[in-house]
Amino acid sequence: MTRDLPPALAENVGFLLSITSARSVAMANAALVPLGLKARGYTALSLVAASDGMSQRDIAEALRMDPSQVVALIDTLEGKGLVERRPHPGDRRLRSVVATPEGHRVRKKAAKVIKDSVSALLTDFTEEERTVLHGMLTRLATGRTTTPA
Amino acid sequence: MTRDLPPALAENVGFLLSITSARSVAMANAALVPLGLKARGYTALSLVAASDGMSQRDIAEALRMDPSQVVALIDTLEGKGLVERRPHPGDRRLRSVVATPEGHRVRKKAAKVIKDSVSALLTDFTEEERTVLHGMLTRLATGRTTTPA
DNA sequence: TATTGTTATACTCTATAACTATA
DNA sequence: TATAGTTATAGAGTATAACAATA
Repeated sequence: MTRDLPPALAENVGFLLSITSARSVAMANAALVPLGLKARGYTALSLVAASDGMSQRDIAEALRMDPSQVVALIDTLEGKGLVERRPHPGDRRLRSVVATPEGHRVRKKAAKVIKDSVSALLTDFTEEERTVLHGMLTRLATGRTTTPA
Repeated sequence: MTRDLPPALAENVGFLLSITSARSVAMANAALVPLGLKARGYTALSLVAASDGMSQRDIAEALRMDPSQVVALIDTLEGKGLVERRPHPGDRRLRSVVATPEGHRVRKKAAKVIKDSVSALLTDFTEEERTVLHGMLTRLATGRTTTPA
């Protein structure tokens, strides 16, 4: 998958970011097909699995999504038996979303699949280059000037 | 615009790419509002303006879009008087898309606006860091192992 | 036969407003 | 009155199939 860039686009950082992101999502989605997940679902699952219960509002903020989109996303994961909505003790407005045991198992398998997918995207990037890229993307994603200590 | 990343997402390169790209597009779109353009339209305009006429198929391939999407995109630019569809001499199946004088003027203004927008995205990246990032994104966007000489 | 441009269609993603139940 | 979840809806973006004109 190598394609030339027209000179008029080669300097366009925004365009490069867009198609790189699209490529990354497409590769991740393809890799996750056997597990019945897509990139967004994997991200949400890994987020929830690392917590001891998250409100959908917190999920929305972490994933940079509108709360209304989170409903369908969690519906899908819940339909696959990967997460559960539980009543929140103390505030009955909240739903505490937690990963099921099956959700933890699938997340672990998916993490390996995604690791390989990223490896394929970063083919022939050295370890140092990967670290540099990761640091830069972290700064860009958070809008933070410097990586916090 | 600084927001923390949950630890579960901080290592997710694909997620970082996605939200960085979304941020970049949002910033570019906002900056282009006064010119009546969006990021995609600017990219297409700059591509066409750098050529002496492109078929819509060539535009689709350069922009990584489906040819059917290019129709609406060029319709929009043509409606604003920024590009023209001309018959292609020699092959009557082709439409040669070229930038109008007004298209060239708008493209020039837009390029400045986009330059500032990218500058805002890359706030406090050094010149060297910008060069490194650009080189990495070029490799990732084209799927090419090394930057061609 | 194959290709360009085009239309139609559908599916995903995203964004907004409004409703309900709780607080 | 304010907030969490939800629903409905509409707008982008993307992908596929099919058709007319032309090669």
